[in-house]
Amino acid sequence: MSRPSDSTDRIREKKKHFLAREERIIERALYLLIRDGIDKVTVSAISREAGVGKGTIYKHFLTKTEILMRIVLDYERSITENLRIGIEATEAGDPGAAARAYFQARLSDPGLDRLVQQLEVKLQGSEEVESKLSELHAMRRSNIDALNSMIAKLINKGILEDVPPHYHYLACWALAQGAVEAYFNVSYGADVEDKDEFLQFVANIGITMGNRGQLRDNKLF
Amino acid sequence: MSRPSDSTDRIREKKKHFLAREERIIERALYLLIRDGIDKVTVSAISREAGVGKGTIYKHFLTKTEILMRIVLDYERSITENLRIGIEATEAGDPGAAARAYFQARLSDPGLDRLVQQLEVKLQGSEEVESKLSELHAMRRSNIDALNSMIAKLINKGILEDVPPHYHYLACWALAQGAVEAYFNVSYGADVEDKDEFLQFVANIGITMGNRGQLRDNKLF
Amino acid sequence: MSRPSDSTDRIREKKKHFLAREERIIERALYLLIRDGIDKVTVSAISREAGVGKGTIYKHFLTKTEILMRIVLDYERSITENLRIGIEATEAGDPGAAARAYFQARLSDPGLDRLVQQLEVKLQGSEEVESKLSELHAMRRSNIDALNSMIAKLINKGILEDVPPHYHYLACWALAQGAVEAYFNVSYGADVEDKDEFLQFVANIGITMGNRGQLRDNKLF
Amino acid sequence: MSRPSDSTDRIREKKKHFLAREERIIERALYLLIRDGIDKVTVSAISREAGVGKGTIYKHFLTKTEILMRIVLDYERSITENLRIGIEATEAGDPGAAARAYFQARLSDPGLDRLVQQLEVKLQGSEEVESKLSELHAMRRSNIDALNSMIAKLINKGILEDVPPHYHYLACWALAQGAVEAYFNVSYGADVEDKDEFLQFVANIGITMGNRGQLRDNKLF
DNA sequence: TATGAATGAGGCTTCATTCAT
DNA sequence: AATGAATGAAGCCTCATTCAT
Repeated sequence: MSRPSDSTDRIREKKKHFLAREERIIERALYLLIRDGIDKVTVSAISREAGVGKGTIYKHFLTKTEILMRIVLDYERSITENLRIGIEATEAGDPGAAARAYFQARLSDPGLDRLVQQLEVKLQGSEEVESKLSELHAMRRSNIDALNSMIAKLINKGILEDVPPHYHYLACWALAQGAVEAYFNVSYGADVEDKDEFLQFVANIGITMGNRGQLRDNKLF
Repeated sequence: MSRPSDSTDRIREKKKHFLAREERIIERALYLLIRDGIDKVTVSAISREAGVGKGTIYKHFLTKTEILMRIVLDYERSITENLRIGIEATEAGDPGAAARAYFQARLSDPGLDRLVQQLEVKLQGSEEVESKLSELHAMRRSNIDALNSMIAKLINKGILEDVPPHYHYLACWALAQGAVEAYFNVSYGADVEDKDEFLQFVANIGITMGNRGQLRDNKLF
Repeated sequence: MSRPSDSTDRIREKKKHFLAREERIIERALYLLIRDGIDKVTVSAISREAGVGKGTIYKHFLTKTEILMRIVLDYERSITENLRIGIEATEAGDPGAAARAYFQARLSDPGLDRLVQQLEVKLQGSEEVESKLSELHAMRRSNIDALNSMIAKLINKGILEDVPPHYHYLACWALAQGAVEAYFNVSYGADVEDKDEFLQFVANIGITMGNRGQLRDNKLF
Repeated sequence: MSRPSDSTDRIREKKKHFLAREERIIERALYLLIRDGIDKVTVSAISREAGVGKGTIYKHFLTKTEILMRIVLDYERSITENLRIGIEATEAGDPGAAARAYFQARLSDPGLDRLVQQLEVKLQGSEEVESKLSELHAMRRSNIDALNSMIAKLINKGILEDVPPHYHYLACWALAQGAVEAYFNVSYGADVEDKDEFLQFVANIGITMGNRGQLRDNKLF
């Protein structure tokens, strides 16, 4: 007979395998979504690409929407984590750190960022992932609180313009959002040869906009 | 016997009625698209909302995609016209006019602007409206040419920073794009009470970003 | 005031014009049906090709099916007339005349003949033209009676094989039917360079099959 | 642990079941097509008749047209196989064997034969089954080659009339084609009581037409 | 009287989801 | 536990026919 730890190990092993497969599904879904566009990717295609059966997908996710939601959440978590570190650095005395971290995080993989933008639009109001959407919004509210507090201090120090604090981070968000789309826009993006240089330019604007002039020429990447 | 102009009048009358109906279809489609989201709007729903039969829709548009394309083109034309006037004013000596006109045009109906953003993503690469897409891109290239020329002059005059000219208009485009999304984003937009004031803030950033400091405090609206 | 004959003339004139237009509709429909195939021809297309409004078509024909039925009937009448003359000639002493006349009539415009074959299949069992179908069948029964009587005599004279009389004309019908299809069949027709010579060959078989050898080498065309 | 052959067996089992279902769909489609006519049969009706969901149909066939094409190809293969055997018998010294086999094959199920005739007309030029149509034509070209060679020998031996070889098989094809239609023609077929006897009569004509008199009275069925 | 814009039933097809093996 | 065949709701589009002008 086997020691009790044997079956425990077995279970742990299985769980690991299960999670690894879930990651793989997400990762292949991501690949297809970025490559083919949201509307073109079917559950069948994902299962084929991930090398698992279609039924298996539904062992991991209740609906297709959940897969998409998961991608959005994963991404938001990553952004949040980067932002958190940036905010800490700002609190520790480097005023531009938060903005820098934020743009860095969002512009380093523009394709993914854009996909998530689109997914979020699609998922808005989807009742079947209501709770996940709440989670997303909660995460953001938490970011917002930290940002508001941080920005208030910077305004107090006279570093940032004295407008409602959320104007500052919303403007950053908007600029990042738009930069990513510009990056991929067929009409406008065509003649941008060094796209990454453009993103750098935008990031610089983002980092310095709203402040009173002292913070120019931060290198982002 | 009837005057020759009689039948001509009749035909003209009919044409007018036909075009009016086409406008109505577009207008009701627009309403639904903004209200329910692109994916939720069916041709049936549009016909119901417009108070016409499903078949009638297809007398006016070859496919559903053409309806969407039409919305995008109409909007782009309107933006282009506003921009053109702004560029003329800039050439006539008011440096911020073009940017102001552009932001004014795009931010005055953020719901529509956002819809068109989404539609453009959806239509990208759609073969059935290839020619219409070309038309769109041609319109933009023409805008781009005018902008490049205008911006080059402003750089020469030392008003704008000396970076590749397209950086300037791309940054504007990106900021407008992002501002509109921020406006509607459930997480971030929630606590913006005076949303229009926020758009004004963003527009000001847009108008002044990239220039060397002289042009602050342009009122947009 | 006008003489009474005036309005009568007017009416007669109108009737003539009406009938002429009806002929035109049929003729253009025929053109399209042969050119594009039965399934591809819409009422719209016919009205366009005939240069009349769609509504006008429905002044002449109750349904689209009636147009098709009319084509079938017109054609059958023409065949019947030719056959009648042929039968008379046979009765007058030229044994092969009827068969010759029949093949001549059917093979002289194979495209039309084939179209009518297909139309008849399509119309079979169509309730909306039941009475017209009855008319068609009555016409044929009349032909059949004449043929049976004629063939019986030829059998009596020892010219035709002594099988049930209808075997003879059915075989002719079948051969004509099949020859027309062979004429157009993509696979088999391809390497028939002189198609009309082939039809002549078939006609000769038709004229002589079932008889006891005396009637070879009738020229058909 | 299971033997390796276990899963292999399972897969084989499934494949068999899948193919059996495909056969069933074809068979029920055939039933409806013959019963109701090509134009009246919808994919919905087929799925209902076959006792499967509409979606299942599309697991087996890419489009409705492919179902029809499949029926045509299956039939053509069967005819070809019969003809091949007949040709071999002819080469082995029985001159009428090929014609006999051909008529036998085509006239033994006239309803099916007629359906396939009609289907072929409908499918002609259909781009979505272009490759399948090529296959069909290739099959026929191969038959034609064999027939030409066979007929040339029979002409050399003085058994068949010395006309271009394809006249012989085209005439056979035409006669079979027409006989089948005669069989079903409402007007002409009505008073044929023993239809099969009629087919026998036609077959005899087919087998002997074009030859020089030696081969009468071949029993077909 | 002639017209053609309007209609909507009905056809084909897709794909998220289920469930028997 | 994993699979993928089966399902059918729902979407897009066509075209014969009607009817107001």
